[in-house]
Amino acid sequence: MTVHHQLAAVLQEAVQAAQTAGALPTFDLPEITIERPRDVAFGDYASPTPLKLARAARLAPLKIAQAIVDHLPATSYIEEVTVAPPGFINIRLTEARLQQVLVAVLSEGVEYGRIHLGDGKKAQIECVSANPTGPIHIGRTRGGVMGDTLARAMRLAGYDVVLEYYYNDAGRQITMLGESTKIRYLQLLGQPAELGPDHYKGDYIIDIARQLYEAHGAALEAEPTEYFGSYAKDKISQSQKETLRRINIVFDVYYNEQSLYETGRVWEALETLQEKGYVYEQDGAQWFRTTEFGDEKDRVLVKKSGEPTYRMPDIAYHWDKAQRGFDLVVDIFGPDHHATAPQVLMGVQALGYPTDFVRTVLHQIISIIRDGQEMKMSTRAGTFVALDDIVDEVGPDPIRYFMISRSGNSPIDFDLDLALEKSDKNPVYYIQNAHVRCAGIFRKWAEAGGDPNADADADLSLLTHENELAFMRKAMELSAVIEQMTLTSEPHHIAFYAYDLAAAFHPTYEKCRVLNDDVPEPLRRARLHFYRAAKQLFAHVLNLMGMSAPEVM
RNA sequence: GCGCCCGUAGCUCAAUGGAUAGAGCACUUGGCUUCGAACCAAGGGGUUGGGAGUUCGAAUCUCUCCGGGCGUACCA
Repeated sequence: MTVHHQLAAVLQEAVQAAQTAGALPTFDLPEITIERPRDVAFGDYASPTPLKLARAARLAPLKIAQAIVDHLPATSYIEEVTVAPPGFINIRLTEARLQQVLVAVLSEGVEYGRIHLGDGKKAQIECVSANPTGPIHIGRTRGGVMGDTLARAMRLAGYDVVLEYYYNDAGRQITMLGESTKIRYLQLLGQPAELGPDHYKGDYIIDIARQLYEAHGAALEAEPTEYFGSYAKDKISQSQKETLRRINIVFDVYYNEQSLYETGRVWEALETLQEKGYVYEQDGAQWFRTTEFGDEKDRVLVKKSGEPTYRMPDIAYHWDKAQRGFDLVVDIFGPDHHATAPQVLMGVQALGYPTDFVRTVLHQIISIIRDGQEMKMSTRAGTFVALDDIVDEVGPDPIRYFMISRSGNSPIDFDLDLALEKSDKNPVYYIQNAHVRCAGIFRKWAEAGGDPNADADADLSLLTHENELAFMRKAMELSAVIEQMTLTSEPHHIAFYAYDLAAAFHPTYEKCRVLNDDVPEPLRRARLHFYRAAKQLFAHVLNLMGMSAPEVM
């Protein structure tokens, strides 16, 4: 149980005790909120609950607060409880309780911060979902990092999470891909073939064509475009997976759109919508009555050519998600899907399913800044920035960090020069350096012939420096951060937490030395334990962000 | 035009409806004979775009106006 919930339970008990004793009138108890006070001078935790109760109790908030405090049950871990205007209850924990967090961090390891919000629940997170027609570009990367980071947090929150990638390996796009590849292949054979306006112009197509040429020479000349499309699709899909793995994203499921056709799900969905009266024909196309769900106009499901629009399989896919029994589905979409996401849910609703199990997380655009200049990106013009190139340039860690360094609602300018900068301007190094500094202590200790287990039975009650205590308070917050990420589906909180944790660490490192001669032996052993826990916690938090925890930099 | 997002310190951004709105960068000043100065300490900086409303309490919720970003296909 987290400290938050522990304290909330204690306060609830106190309110009820006060009511029983007649110190407070009877009323329905709202949820008790526990928060971190603005200023540590107030205490470690605070509750504005008396303010919320004022109306129901028809008493002054300060009187309510005092009544609650008067009826608090005895606990071993609360040092002091005070009442502060306009009606706060401030709680200070004992130093022993704070020090205990170091023990928890070390004994629980990668389990530290676990909560049980999602125990027994299945969740799916869909992100990236780029089609296998070209390399992963940086725009898609943001959703991928958000999704993967969220998956890590939600797993620690107890959810059984499936990280899923949906891709279209059928239809016109693959036809175009096949034609593009074949044209490039024929060009390698010296034949007069030219790309049309709808073909893919990227150099990666030439590379694929060259592979075919080197393996088969001119023998493929008579093969249909399907052959080339299928080959290119597999190659590109494979390289997309490898690219994502470079930034520590590995999907559990690659769900292909083609399977929705093969199983007949797409047409089944269409027929069901038709049966329910949500479809009509006009101008040779099949229209979905989305206006019945508040859309500004109806949308086409099947073009007059007989081909479904992307909307149709999207609806069938989400129909499938509904039937797969997820308690929660998180769809992470970039700005290009802002308009279409609601239409998919209208489809799910029309098919007779609730839509509240789906949470759509939208994020804004990302721009790449190099030499102070924005690199303009356009998928259509083929001028995109490939994730692979950025990984080559700055490595995975800055990418992981900067992609979640802002709320999804905020556009990101990803400054390549800053990402590489090894200075105090770069938060990535600020955080990782905390781990490095811890590692340095133990390296130095070992070099000096120190006992590796010197801190095994250390007396943690010696750790009373204000900076040490501040770090412990921050360390205690991890579970609250995991909870917040899970409840809001906002991954950026961990990035801010990691930074705050480092900001609590560095002053401690400056002031609370370990190996200096003037540090008494018992304190040295306690501090070794402190830094052992700090090192473990930074490794854990960095791992939750999919980043490395270097021993040296 | 319509829809979504945003507007908070000079800049980039935080802030479950709660206390004196916080960080980083930039700027000023100071700090290494021992664990990484890729760090620390101190300082100035704000009518949270304007206005109205709801509330004991609003950066946060509602309305309105102003300003910016993105999207508005029988593309995905």
